Amino acid sequence: MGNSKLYRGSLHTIILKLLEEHGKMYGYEITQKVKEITKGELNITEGALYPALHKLEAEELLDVEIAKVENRLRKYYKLTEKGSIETESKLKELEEYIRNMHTLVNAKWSI
Amino acid sequence: MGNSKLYRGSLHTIILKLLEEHGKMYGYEITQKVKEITKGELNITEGALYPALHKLEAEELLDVEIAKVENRLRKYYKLTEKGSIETESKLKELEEYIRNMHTLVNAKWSI
DNA sequence: ACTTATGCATAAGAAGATTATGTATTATAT
DNA sequence: ATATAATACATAATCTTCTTATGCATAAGT
Repeated sequence: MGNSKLYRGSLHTIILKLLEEHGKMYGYEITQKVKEITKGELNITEGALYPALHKLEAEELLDVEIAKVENRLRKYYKLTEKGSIETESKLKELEEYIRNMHTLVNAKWSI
Repeated sequence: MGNSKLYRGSLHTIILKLLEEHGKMYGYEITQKVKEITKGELNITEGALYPALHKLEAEELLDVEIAKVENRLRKYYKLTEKGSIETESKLKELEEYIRNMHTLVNAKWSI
């Protein structure tokens, strides 16, 4: 992923949340959406993304549906019910992480 | 470190910032301080901490000073000038990471 | 024609953690 | 008195997650 090591560990959270918001997405679309939202600051590499999607699918957090669009293969992913629950859990974890880090570094800024 | 995988990648930032604030600290003290600040939510393991301190020292971001207190060994670490600069850089990275994640997950909460 | 964009995938290696283990002294609880 | 917890360091084996490199294939732009 990105440049900063801080992103390590947050890819699953990002994927789950994007799928929660957009219903269904395919891998390449996720990379583009992330690039767009972060204005190019975070680029998810394929070597990180695809294994992550496969893992989430294996954990039954995602369902996959194959489609052929303009003679090109797409694998659309969407949250399972289990995946929706996990998403909420991951978001709470993220919030706690951010609050803790904010306190730890005694940050002056807020979001 | 802690329970959440999100902390992966943030240990160096935590160490550097704590040293910036407290002048000098020894390893065990860092683990206790982090536990205290996060009310037990983040526990830095020794297997993560000591290699991290050694690495930061090898990168000349930290200076070390050995002391014997009550017949027990302590290794006090403090920031070098290079370490102070790196600390500011790491804090900016953290801020950017948090802003990006906040946007990505379309979070309703703020800090 | 060549490069970029779209779209998937995997394998080798690095990095940063966990878990387990080791040493040693001091304080506390039973 | 004696076992356990706390203090204080360290490292080795293993795991996870990422980067980097590579591979295949089609479509679009230059």
